[in-house]
Amino acid sequence: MEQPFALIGPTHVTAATSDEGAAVPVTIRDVARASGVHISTVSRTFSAPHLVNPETRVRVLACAEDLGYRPNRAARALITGRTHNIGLIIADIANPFFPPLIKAAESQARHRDYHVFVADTNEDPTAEEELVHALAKQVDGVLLCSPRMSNSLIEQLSREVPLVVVNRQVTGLPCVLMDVGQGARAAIEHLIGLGHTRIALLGGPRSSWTNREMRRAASTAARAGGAELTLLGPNAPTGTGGSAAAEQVRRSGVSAVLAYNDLMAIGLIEGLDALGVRVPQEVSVVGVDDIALSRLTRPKLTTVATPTAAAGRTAVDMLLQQDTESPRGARGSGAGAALGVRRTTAQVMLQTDLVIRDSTGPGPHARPARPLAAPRSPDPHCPAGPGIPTAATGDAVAS
Amino acid sequence: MEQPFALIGPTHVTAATSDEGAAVPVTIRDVARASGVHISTVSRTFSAPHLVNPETRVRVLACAEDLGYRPNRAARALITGRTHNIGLIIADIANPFFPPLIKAAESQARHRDYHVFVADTNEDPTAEEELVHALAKQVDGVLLCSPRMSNSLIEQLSREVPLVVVNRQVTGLPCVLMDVGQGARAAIEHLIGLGHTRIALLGGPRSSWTNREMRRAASTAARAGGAELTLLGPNAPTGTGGSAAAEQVRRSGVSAVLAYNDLMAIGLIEGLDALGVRVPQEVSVVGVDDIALSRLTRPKLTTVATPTAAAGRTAVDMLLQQDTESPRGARGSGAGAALGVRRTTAQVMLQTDLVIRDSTGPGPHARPARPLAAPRSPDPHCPAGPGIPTAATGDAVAS
DNA sequence: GGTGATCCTGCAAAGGTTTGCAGTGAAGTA
DNA sequence: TACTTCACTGCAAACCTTTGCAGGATCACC
Repeated sequence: MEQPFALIGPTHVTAATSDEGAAVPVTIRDVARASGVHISTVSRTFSAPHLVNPETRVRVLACAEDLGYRPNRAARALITGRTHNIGLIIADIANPFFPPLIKAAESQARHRDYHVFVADTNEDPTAEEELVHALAKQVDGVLLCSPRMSNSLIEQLSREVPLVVVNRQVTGLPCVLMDVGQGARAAIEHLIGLGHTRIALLGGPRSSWTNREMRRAASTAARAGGAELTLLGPNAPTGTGGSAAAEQVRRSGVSAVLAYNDLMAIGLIEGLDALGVRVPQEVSVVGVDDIALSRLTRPKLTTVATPTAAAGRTAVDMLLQQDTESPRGARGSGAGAALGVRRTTAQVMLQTDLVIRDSTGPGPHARPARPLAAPRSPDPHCPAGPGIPTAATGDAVAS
Repeated sequence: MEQPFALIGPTHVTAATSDEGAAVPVTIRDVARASGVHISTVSRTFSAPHLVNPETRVRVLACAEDLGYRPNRAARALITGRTHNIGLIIADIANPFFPPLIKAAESQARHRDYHVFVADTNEDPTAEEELVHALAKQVDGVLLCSPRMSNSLIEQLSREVPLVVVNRQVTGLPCVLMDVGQGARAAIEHLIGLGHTRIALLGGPRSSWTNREMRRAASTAARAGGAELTLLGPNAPTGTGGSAAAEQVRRSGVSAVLAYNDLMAIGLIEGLDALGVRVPQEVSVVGVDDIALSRLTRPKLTTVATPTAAAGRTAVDMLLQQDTESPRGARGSGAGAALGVRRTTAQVMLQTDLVIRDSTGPGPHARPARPLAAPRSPDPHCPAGPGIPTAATGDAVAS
């Protein structure tokens, strides 16, 4: 990767050397000495307070506080088998879809006293696998967010470390899904309602579960509404991917486009603009995700909002719940844990929500008076009013 | 935090229980048994290969590969004192300024075989402190990104765990700074060159180093160019913060605004638009950061590009270099390390770069013919042309 | 006073790895 | 042959915690 910025040699403003009081690692032993008890008592003060005399407890706690003692989680992990860490494997941190998810997951995890490793795979399935291996021993579980590797590999890896999968359905594993199928359907119906009869689906990465779901739902909805659906792609799920597809979209002769995600949608609008095609006057565009920027662009983007933060929270909850059920590799590692830990797996589908803004408008066959589908609902995310989200119907999908 | 999405009860599509081959933690001992050597030999095979007979080595490696052995980093950390983890403490992951930094830092760290904890503080200084403490024992060092806590507290914490600070200058500590002062100057000069004489600086968080630097540099540049600078703020560094300030900006009667960051700039443009004020025709707006979206909005944002990715990489490098110099808390923890580890600290200033796009235009006092300052340079980030960044001059600032 | 129960605390092993030290055998040197 | 050197390997302690077990003290009760 080349350096994108003029960087006239990092300027060393200062390069000093300084003494410093070297980190004094204070252990359970120091606390024990200070408070005149055995280390096991100190240990119990933290991990099983009810087993120690209240007086002793306060004394120990005081000493600990005093010395600034913090239990060494690595040492603890070594014996308990639980690290109190989780891993978050992300296809692309720079994709604005993920940060809210990461933020929510991290927050939820920390609430439960877990720390979070974050790793970026650059959309590379090989990196995903390698990362699961690398993290396995260091975490109690891993969140796989929009993985690009095969289902069978995921299943296999789940034998090494508990996994929760986001944005992908893997039978036998806990999954958090967003109902993009329903969202795509709502979007297509919205477009048909506006009078569009030739619609394109601007596809994303081939190995994406979301991509497949969208295609399926959009096809069905288009057929049901008597519209013609053109499939374009696969494309990179980025702004560049979207703008690169502009020419293709224009040539296809459609009057409306449902893009794989907001980034592509915004890029597409940009690209169309460069070609002199106006949105929404000549072409309507719908995105997916409702990233923060989609309400800052002009025109503001009509999009299928996905509950990213909720997904992050839910996934962490599922991971941690499953984690509390079956402690892994604990004391009697040789014997008891040998075979057949029974684990319950749930799959959760979260609702999506079509948010109608300014990037969609009447199509060439619009009937002047009453729009057919989804009445234009106010943007629920704008401070203007409380706003009632377009009620998403349909609550479950077939497995 | 309330649930922002209609979520008609997470639908459990599946809730099955399944047997599974419990994770079999394979240790150095298993490898030793399999390959008929002592565990210490296996250990050396991984941590000091040159000390073991090539034949033995291949045999051990084969067995390890076979059994799927991975060294347990926690156990290793316990004895070596190095975890091979680093911590990344971020003010707000959802702020699009940070993801590229995180991505770059993580990538750089992983290249060097380090894993990365990411934690979000929600712009809360207390959370920052608590996180440093919590992570201290689990990492070899921490990157503090745009910290909101006091310098003295940072210095104090740095005695607990090696710290590298991004976007803040702390004497005696390694820092990675972006020359926003220079950027602000360039922005102001650009605006003055366009004929603006009444300019506002839309400030960000009070405790932000960047904020102070910008104010200082902008003031100086405005004075030098004979323009009047109005200081507005502090504001939340978000889109909402920006749009909320629109009214204030209009009342202030300025014809140009330099915002604390792109998010605020975009929000401001949005807010001004709502008030019927057109950008750049009536008011010019400049942002800072050059987040990915600033070239997708309309008008495309003129902004001071900050080398976020480079900052992430550099910071990790500095942390890891310092880390290799002084192993902490190793074997003889009682004796040798007792006092006065000498550590060299460098502070690096990275260049920023004014990118002129469409949100700035001629001011009320524009001289028709030749613009005074910075000739309009093509956007270096658009695929259109190779583009030469506005050469940023000035290579160092006073400490 | 004896018995048992209850509460608290100490002992020591265990978890997976690294590493200083010592031991082995072979090769090199005198 | 005797001695040194060298390359390799094994032994065991150490890192910091947790936790089953057992011992000691206190108390209630018969």
